Amino acid sequence: RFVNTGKQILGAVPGVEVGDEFRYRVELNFVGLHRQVQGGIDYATFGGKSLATSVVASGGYADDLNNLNSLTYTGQGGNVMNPDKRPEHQELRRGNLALKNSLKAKNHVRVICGSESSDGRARNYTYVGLYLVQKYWKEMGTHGKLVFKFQLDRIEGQSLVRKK
Amino acid sequence: RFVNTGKQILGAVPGVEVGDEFRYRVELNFVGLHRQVQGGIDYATFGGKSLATSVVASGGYADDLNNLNSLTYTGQGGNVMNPDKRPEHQELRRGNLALKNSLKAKNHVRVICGSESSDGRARNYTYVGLYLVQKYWKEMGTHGKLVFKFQLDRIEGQSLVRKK
DNA sequence: TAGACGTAGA
DNA sequence: TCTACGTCTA
Repeated sequence: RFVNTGKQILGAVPGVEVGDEFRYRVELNFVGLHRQVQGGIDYATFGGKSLATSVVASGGYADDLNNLNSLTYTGQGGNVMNPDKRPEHQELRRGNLALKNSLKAKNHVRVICGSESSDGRARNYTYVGLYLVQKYWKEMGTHGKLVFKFQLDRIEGQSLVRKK
Repeated sequence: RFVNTGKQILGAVPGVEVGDEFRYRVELNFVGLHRQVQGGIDYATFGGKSLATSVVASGGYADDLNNLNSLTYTGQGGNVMNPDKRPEHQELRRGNLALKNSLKAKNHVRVICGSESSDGRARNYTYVGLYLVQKYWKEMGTHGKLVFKFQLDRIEGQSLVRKK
């Protein structure tokens, strides 16, 4: 199996097929699918521009996966998932900025979906294929702070065979 | 290789030899050496009594490894490693209580040493063998709060062959 | 040095 | 639900 060399890949990763499943976020890093171990948005600089390379939708956030063909992804920052800190407006930087840039650049973004077994144990991550950022907007979160939303649409023609 | 069944083992773990090295804390969990993914002290209840089964000395704390034959291990709790929270006195519960009980019970405690490469990347964990809790005491930490210390002495006759 | 959709067990 | 000697990249 291909092993991550530390360098970022834009688009499909050699040796990884749509439908491949993983147990740990670190494994996504190993194979080069998604290098951030906790961060939901991975990105890198290509030609001087920060572009999103992959996102992980694990569930925790609101309004994520409508159906496999269209994903509404919540931006990062603003302490959305950190109840110990005061909520703040999200800003257009880091992963959010990269996703915005990817909208214009029209580059392929890998999407990984996390899911939990019914008993809440045994999470796993499925690589569901390549997407394009279709649009983005800001909206008011339930906590009264601005949150970024990104709509990613799946590129057609990618067969997803769930592996057991 | 033996895989952790979820049940705790007291003493040597089948299939794991002194000198075996691991890359991630989760791997220690896999093989049943140390189930806590972050916690330094692993323990379980045996015959109604909480006993320590293993400790991981990764460095972060003060005064850990004098030499391979004797380890002074700092107790857990008191927010010692959490600068975001107020320091407090450590208490004789959880892992600290288990180590105290293991002093009286004289049970084998597995010891894993974490080390870092000189550049700070690539940490790894080495299983260095079985130890016995020799004594414990409380002392005042630099932050003015009580900290537990446990002296663990290595059981003789365990050859440690560093594997490359 | 800080931020991030982490993990397992008590 | 909370604690814990985590782990990676920017």
